[in-house]
Amino acid sequence: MRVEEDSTTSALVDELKRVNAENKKLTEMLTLMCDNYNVLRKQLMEYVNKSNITERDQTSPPKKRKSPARDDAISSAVIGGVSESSSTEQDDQYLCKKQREETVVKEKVSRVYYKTEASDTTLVVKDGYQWRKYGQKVTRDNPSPRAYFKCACAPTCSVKKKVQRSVEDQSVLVATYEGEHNHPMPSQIDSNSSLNRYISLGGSAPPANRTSSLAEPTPVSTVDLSEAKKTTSPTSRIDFPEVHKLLVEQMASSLTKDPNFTAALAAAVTGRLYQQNQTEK
DNA sequence: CGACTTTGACCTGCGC
DNA sequence: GCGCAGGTCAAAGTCG
Repeated sequence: MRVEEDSTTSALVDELKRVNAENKKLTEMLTLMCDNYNVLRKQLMEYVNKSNITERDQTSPPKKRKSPARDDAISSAVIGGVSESSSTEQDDQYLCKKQREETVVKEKVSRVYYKTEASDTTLVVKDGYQWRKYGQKVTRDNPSPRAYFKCACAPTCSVKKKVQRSVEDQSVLVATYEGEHNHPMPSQIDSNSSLNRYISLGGSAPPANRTSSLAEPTPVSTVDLSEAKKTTSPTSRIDFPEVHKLLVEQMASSLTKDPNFTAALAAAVTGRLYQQNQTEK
């Protein structure tokens, strides 16, 4: 009886060890997938930036910090359905010499367009993050007020957002993001659906003239590469291991939520177990 | 009562 | 140096 119990225990221990090894293997595979994913995103970001630089070269440089000519280029991007995202490499030409000398760390700037009801006067954009409004101004080039937001998700996060209605289409909200979030998106923790929804790349964007019947604003021609830069940078992976860990967890959760994946995994595990049992006998 | 929003004042950069 | 315009601050107001 005791011998039987001992053999069962040792078998269980062996099984546990094997499962641990399997788990380790799967984790490694997942890490590899993450790396491949990051490489692909980086390539995409480089491609988008390249196309934006060639686009910018055709426009005359503005004399002021913000010029209408620059906004026109953005507006045409909405109509054309082309995503707009710019790094400070382009923005540097708008900064003064003094600023350029001081600004060693380049800030990331991206623009996101949201389709809303024209009657909706609020400048609130539900993009998954929590924002604290700290100011509102009426600018010269646009009669509608511009709202200024700071990221309220984390006290250390210095990301800022400007939201203003488009001059051409009052139903389109233009959100300008400055900087990078040093924390995960709050809604991403619960579900990755918001990620798919707000970080949509180009073609899948809904038509610009669509009359939204939704309560929430609909993103139009959306690209937010702040996440991409965060995950692609090798230094950021060192600086923010928890972010990388979270990304892995998110991917793992999305995979486990996939019934096909879990079924395939279960089949593989049981297959391996069956194989091992057969070889042991 | 705390968190959030509003809004006038203030700061800063740029052009003239 | 001055004025303009964009951006930020912070006290007061509002809301749950």
